[in-house]
Amino acid sequence: MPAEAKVPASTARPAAQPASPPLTERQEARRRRILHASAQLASRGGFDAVQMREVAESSQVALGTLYRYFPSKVHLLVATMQDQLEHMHGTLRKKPPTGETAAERVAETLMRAFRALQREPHLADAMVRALTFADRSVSPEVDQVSRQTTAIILDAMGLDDPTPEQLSAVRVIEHTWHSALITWLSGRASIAQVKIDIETVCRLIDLTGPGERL
Amino acid sequence: MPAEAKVPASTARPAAQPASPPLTERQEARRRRILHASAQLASRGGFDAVQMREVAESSQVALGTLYRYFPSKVHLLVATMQDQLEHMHGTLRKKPPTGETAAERVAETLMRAFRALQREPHLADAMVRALTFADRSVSPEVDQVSRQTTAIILDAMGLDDPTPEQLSAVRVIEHTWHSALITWLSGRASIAQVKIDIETVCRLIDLTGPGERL
DNA sequence: CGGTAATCTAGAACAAGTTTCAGACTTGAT
DNA sequence: ATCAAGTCTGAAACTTGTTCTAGATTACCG
Repeated sequence: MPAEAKVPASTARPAAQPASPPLTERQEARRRRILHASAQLASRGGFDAVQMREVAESSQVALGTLYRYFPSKVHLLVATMQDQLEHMHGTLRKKPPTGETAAERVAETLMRAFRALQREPHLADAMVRALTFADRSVSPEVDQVSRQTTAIILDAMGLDDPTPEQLSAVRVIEHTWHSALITWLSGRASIAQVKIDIETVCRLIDLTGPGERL
Repeated sequence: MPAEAKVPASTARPAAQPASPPLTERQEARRRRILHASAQLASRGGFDAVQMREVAESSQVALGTLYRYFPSKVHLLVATMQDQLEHMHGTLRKKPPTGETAAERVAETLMRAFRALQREPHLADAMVRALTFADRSVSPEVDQVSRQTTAIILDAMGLDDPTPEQLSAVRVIEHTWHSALITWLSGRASIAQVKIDIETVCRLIDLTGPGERL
C-alpha cells in the first residue's frame, strides 16, 4: 500500500478541497519549502527568475518531485499567489477599511493591497503574469484565487449576501484590478493612474447599492 | 550603404511610426506572409500552436529573419493583433452602433467584437494571451494596441475630445474587456457572463457623461 | 519486523523559444 | 557594371520548461 499519501494536484491548504489525501508532515514541509523558494526567486527577478531547476535546488527537492507537487511553472506561481493572498486577507481583516461608503472602503482596500505589491514588484509581476497567462489546465487554481479576491472585496463592502448586480460589479472591479496591475507592471501606467482607475471602477458599487438604483 | 532598409522593430504599417525606414516591397511582402502564417497557425491551436519554426517555414523565411522582423513570439502575436484590430476597426466603422446612449453603443460595439472573436477562439486566445503576457520590451506595441482599442471605444461613444473622467472610464472598460476575455478564454466565465460584465462596466460611461454627474 | 506500493532522487532526454554564425544575396551609390 | 554595406538563409547551439527512467527511500499494513 501507499507510503506517503499521493500528493494532491497542487492545491492550497486551508480552503476546503474536494478530495485530496492529507499530506505527510515531510510532504507539507516540502511544499512549504517549494513555495518559499518560489516567492524568494520571484522577488528577485519576477516571472523569468523563477526557474524550475532553481526552485528545485533552493527547496532541496528533485526536479521530478517539484513537478509532482506543481505540474507546471504557472501552477507553482498561482499557488504562490494563493499563499500570499491568504496572508494579505489576514492582514486586511485586522485593520478594516474606514471609508464611509462601500465604494470608498473597497478602493481603500485595493489601494492598500496595491501598496503591498509595490514593495515587491517583482513578486507581483511573477504572480500576476502567471495568473493571466494560465490556461484551462490551471482553471481550478485560478478560480480559487478569484474567489479569494472576491471575498476580500465583499469583506470591504461589508456584505454578506450580495445581489447579482453587486456580484457583477465586483467581477468588473476584479477585472480592472488585474488588468490595471498588468499595465502598471509592464510600465505602461503610473501608480497614480492605477489609483484613478481603481477609484473610477469602484463608483460602480454605488450604482448597484442597496437602493437598487437601476 | 544599406541594401534593403533596416527592418523596423516590428511595427505596424498604417499608423504613424516615429522613425523607421520604409520597407522594401519584398520586405513588406515578407512581413505580410509572416503575419498571415502567424494568424493561420494561431487560428488552429492558439498560443501554443504558433511555433516560431513553423511560422518561419510557413512564411518561407529563415528563422533568423523572422526574429529580425519580430524580436519575440510575443512581439509577433501582438503585431498580429494590431493587424486584426485594424481590420475590425474598419469593419466597425462601416456599421456604427445604433444604441441610444453612449453606454449602449459601446456595449454594442464590444459585443460585436466579442462575437467576431468567438468565431476564431484560438486566434483570440493567442492574441489576448500574448497581450497580457507581454513584458516591458513590448510596451510600445502593446500601447499601440491599447490606443487603437481606445479609439474604437471613443468612436462608439461619438466623442471627439473626451474629458479626463471619460478617459478613465474608457480605460476601465478596456481593463474589463481584456480581463473578461481572459476569463472566457480560459473557460472560467461563460459568454453570457462576459456580456453582463461588459454591460455592467459600460454603465460607468453614464456616470461621466456630458452632465458631469460627479 | 517484513513486505510492498508509492514517493523521492539524480540525471538524461526532449521540446520550443532564442541566439549565433558563415556564407549567399540585394540594394543603392558611384 | 562594380562595390560596400546591409539582409537573408540554413543550420547549429544554447536556454529553460517539461518528461522520463532506474534505483534508493519511505510509509504503512499485517
